[in-house]
Amino acid sequence: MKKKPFCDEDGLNKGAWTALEDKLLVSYINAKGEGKWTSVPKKAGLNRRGKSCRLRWLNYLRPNIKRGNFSGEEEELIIRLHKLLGNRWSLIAGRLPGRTDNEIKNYWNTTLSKKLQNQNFAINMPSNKLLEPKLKPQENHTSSSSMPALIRTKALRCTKASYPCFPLQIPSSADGVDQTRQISLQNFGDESMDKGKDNSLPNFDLVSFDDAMWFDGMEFEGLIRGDDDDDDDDGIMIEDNWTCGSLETDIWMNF
DNA sequence: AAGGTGGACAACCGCCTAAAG
DNA sequence: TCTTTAGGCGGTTGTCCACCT
Repeated sequence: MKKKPFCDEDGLNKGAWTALEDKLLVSYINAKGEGKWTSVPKKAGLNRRGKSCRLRWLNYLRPNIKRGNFSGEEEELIIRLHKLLGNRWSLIAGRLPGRTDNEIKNYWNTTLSKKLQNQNFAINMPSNKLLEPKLKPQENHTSSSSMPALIRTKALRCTKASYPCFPLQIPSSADGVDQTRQISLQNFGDESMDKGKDNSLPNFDLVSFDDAMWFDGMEFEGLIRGDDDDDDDDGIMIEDNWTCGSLETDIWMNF
């Protein structure tokens, strides 16, 4: 499955890495640390390009890389994140500890995209029961004419969230009765928002509330407020480390 | 058993951006 | 302010392997 090693026109090694090359690179980085990739090959005694060293380290040699099959939860998370972020693999990988963008990209291109092409895939997802809303948000939108995607997250105990300029509606009752609460939007002027001033980023509206919240029977106390510090400009993002693993509450949101 | 085909994935390529000079 | 360089990212390619005919 590996490319055979060979040399390019500059006499540098290309293709599959050998065990010796791996050992040299790991030894060097363990001793000197990451960075300065262009000088790494020379200093580490490798006949490779710096970019190649960087890729090898990031994708395969660095510690805590998780190998092997993707779990059902990981698969579902990738699908959700891809729906939000598109092909922004590095962002997606940032939310799957131990997984690399390259690995996720490959998995998506070879497996998940095909699964999703199957129109019944969603029905057959292991967590399908969770995808079926207990409480559906209101159908009407007051925002853009293009119908935004309905996003569900089961992450709770989040303290920050960011989302595009769409009305955000969150169920306000604990028992799933058909109620939604329109959260007032407000603009924040923090420094991360300043990035939007160059017009290359979509205009973000941000939400905040600080009263105790009930989501689907689970009491939530805290603050949800806007933050776009990681360019997640396609939808709401709930950071992993803001979630409480024991909570399995669903939040439905209309974008 | 041999050849063909497609899946899986490691690695490379080219573009973009930010930092440095 | 302009140019160069390094690093990061997504897209694509090349190769191996398993399965099918």
